[in-house]
Amino acid sequence: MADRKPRKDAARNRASLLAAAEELFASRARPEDVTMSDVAAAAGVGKGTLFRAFGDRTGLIRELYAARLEPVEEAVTAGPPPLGPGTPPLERVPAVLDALLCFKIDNRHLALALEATGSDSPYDADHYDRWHALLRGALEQVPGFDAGDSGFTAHALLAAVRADLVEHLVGGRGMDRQQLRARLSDFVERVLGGQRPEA
Amino acid sequence: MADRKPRKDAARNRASLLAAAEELFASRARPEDVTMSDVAAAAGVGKGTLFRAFGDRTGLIRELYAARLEPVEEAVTAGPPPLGPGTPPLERVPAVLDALLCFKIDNRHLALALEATGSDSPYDADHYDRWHALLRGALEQVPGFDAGDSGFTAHALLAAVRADLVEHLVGGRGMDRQQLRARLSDFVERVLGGQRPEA
DNA sequence: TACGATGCGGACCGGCGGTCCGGTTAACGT
DNA sequence: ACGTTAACCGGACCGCCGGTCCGCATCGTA
Repeated sequence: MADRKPRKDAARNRASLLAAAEELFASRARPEDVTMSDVAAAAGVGKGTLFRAFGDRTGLIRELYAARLEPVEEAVTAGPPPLGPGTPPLERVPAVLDALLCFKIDNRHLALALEATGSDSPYDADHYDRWHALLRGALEQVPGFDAGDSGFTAHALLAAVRADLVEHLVGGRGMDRQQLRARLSDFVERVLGGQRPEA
Repeated sequence: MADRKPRKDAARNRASLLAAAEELFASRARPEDVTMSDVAAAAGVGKGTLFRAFGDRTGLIRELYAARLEPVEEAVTAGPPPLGPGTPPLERVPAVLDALLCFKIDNRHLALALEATGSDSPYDADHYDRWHALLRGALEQVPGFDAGDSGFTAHALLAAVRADLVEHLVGGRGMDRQQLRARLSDFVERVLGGQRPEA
């Protein structure tokens, strides 16, 4: 059921391609002006190798994105509080959203590239479903949320950390990481409890 | 300073093109498989005419979108309550978001097409700035919101009515218009005041 | 070392958005 | 009515991009 033995040069090329793609997406301003030929050339291999390794453009970007996201998913599904399971919902929801925000800030190149493929809406990605299910589950345990509410609320909260919004705030205007985290934190608090931060 | 006289056939062709594009975007499943040649052919004109009239693909879609959006903007900037100016913020913010949601539901084809151009993030559109400024202004008059909060909150609220989310809920799963409106309304209420709908 | 399987690479393809220019036609003065 | 002119039309054409293909090189193995 598992793929047999990948050849050594194949593995090497795969790694080169991932590294080259990573760097190109990080350096070029807009994801769509990183072409597949660019990636292949930067990695020092032919286009055929690129497409054999990743199937298509979306496959390549998904691979990069998944690799970066994995530590965060790990921390949430099996880590210590305040991210891991066993954390009280009122504490976990803000923590998860903060972690997601930081991830999006640091990896907006990839997140934007992923959305820019056009071949799939962000809502078709399987990791989206996981985040949504997690938040929904946590919200359902919060007093004042019924089952219907929590589903939409989870979507709305996730929408607040979408990559292009983050890019607009951090990249476009000069908002820095800490400011944005604070604003998101306040927002989440308001949604969760309604108690004012001040006054 | 203004364009002089458009020729009669030019105006006719322009109208045909808008109508053809409208219908194609509405009928085809995904926006990116409506090609410019398709639009020209459906309107019974050549591609040259299409591009002369609208500049490029983005220009065409923007025109369609703006035409549909105009009544809503009109109602908000110069209409009666609860949308128009002079409405108390606590009433106007939910009303505006509801109007925007309905617009997105009815025109998701166009909104999705606009985002799918890739040439510009939704946050670069000038109408986005108008909605943001409006909401921000209203929020600043609500007790418990300081100037910093209201800017981010406005972004977050607008993110909750983004076209692809709406499409995912209404198109993908079978959520109907009234359910979605109710959920958004609850969410906005929670953000604004924190008073629970029940209990 | 010799041999099969596996992977490599870049010429190639189809289709897209966008351009160009010779032919056509509307607008207007007479 | 008609000629002149400037604007407009249309579709062949271009450059580019994602993706394919297949003869050839390379790896792993006996």
